[in-house]
Amino acid sequence: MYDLVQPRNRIPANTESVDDYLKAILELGGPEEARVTSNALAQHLGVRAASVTGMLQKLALQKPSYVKYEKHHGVRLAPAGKMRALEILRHHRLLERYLHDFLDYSWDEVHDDAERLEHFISERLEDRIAAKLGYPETDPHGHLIPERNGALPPRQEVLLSKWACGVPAVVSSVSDRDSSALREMERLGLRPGVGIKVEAGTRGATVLVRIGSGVEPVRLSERLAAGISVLAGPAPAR
Amino acid sequence: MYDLVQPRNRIPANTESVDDYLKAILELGGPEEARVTSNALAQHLGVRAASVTGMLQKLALQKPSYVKYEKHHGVRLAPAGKMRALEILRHHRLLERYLHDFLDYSWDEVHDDAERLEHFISERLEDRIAAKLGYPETDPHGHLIPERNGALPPRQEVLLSKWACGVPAVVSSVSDRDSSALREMERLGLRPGVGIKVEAGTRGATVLVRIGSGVEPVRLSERLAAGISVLAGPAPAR
DNA sequence: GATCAAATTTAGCCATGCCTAAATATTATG
DNA sequence: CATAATATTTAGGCATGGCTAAATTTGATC
Ligand SMILES: [Mn+2]
Ligand SMILES: [Mn+2]
Ligand SMILES: [Mn+2]
Ligand SMILES: [Mn+2]
Repeated sequence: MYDLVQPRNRIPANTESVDDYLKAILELGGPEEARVTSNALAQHLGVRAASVTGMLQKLALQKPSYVKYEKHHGVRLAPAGKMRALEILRHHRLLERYLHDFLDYSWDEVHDDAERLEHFISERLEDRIAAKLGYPETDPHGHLIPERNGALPPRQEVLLSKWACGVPAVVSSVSDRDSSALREMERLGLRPGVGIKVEAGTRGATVLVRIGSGVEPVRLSERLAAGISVLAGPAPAR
Repeated sequence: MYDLVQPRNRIPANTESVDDYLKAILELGGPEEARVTSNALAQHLGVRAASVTGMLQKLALQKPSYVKYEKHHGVRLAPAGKMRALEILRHHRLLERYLHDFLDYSWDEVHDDAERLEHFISERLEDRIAAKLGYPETDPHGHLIPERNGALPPRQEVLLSKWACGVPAVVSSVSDRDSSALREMERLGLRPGVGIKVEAGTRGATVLVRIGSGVEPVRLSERLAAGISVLAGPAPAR
């Protein structure tokens, strides 16, 4: 009985679960790559904390370790894990842009399909998609697409809720996780690149903003505002 | 503790494995939907026969039974299983056509990527792809694409090795599983739609054929010939 | 119809990843 | 600093889908 080929276990490649954990650690750790707690991961992944612990222990073992894990103190990505997470993130954002630009998906439809397919596209498909798109820099929500080598230029984005009144800003990106929020933003003309100014008039966590060349300021619900990030920018055109 | 959402088990949908078994039964059963043996499945799927038995027993139980399974006598698809198998086959062939026509894949490159993605595309993506392609009838290898409702027109294809000498035929489809064979066929101008005539001169299982308007007959290896199916057709143009 | 080889199934394991319940560690508070 | 609340880990299971080795069944042959 010779060394049987096992098409299924063919390469000790990553499972969908492993990829999802790595990507979640990348996202939750933020640009500072802070430690991420088991609870945060559990919530983000829709899984119980006990399951997270189990997975983190496995990821920490691996031949080239994927994460640095200290019991009771959260995880960070190790270099190999960060590489892989960025690769998946690149898949996700390229797919979103492709579905949007070439297959008539609206920006609130792209996320779910990209979320699944990101785990299964080959290097070849990744490259062909990137080529067709002309090597784009951002996805339909304004998120930067990591380069093939994992490079991801940092950006000084700030949540809209943290932006000062009266200072002109430009929408840099919006969260892609809530499609009804995306449809609402679409309706309001709130998309990446649009100028925006926060007006005085905070009520709770809602924000009063003037969008683009809009005459009337609009009050954004907390949910909506929470999904918007901005950069310093010119005042809305008059 | 309320009814927790489990994003992973979200729908008791099919696993990749289940889909692969159903598709394999469809393919191995042929147009007559003959019973398929455990061994044949094991070989086709790259899995041990014991594993096949286990899976068949599970598929036979299922709420809407996927297969009719008689111990020691092979399986056939039950209606629900046939539906699902055709759905996956549709995905596969649409993907092959799309990768070929829109993403610059050569016909020997499409199979592997389609084989993986077929399990993960949404109804929405399936529809958008079909629309972009203009609702095509065949994939790049000449295989018919099942319709959305599972309809798959029968076709009187015959293996080239079974075709009579001298009777003009047209290549209807070629196997997509062996990419080096596909490159060879490409080189010879052997593609669906091309006229072909078998010449006298059988040697072993090789076949001597005149392709299209070719002057010199070509001898096809057994491996190559085994992947070609033909229909009755006009003589090659002179 | 007995016998034997090949095909198939059963039995018993293993790895993944998830879950609940029960420890245990950390952190915040008085 | 002791204690309580919170976070995290451990322990013990379950389902899926593989595998090997050991039955068992089938079907062909004499
Ligand atoms: Mn995912
Ligand atoms: Mn996005
Ligand atoms: Mn497959
Ligand atoms: Mn094909």
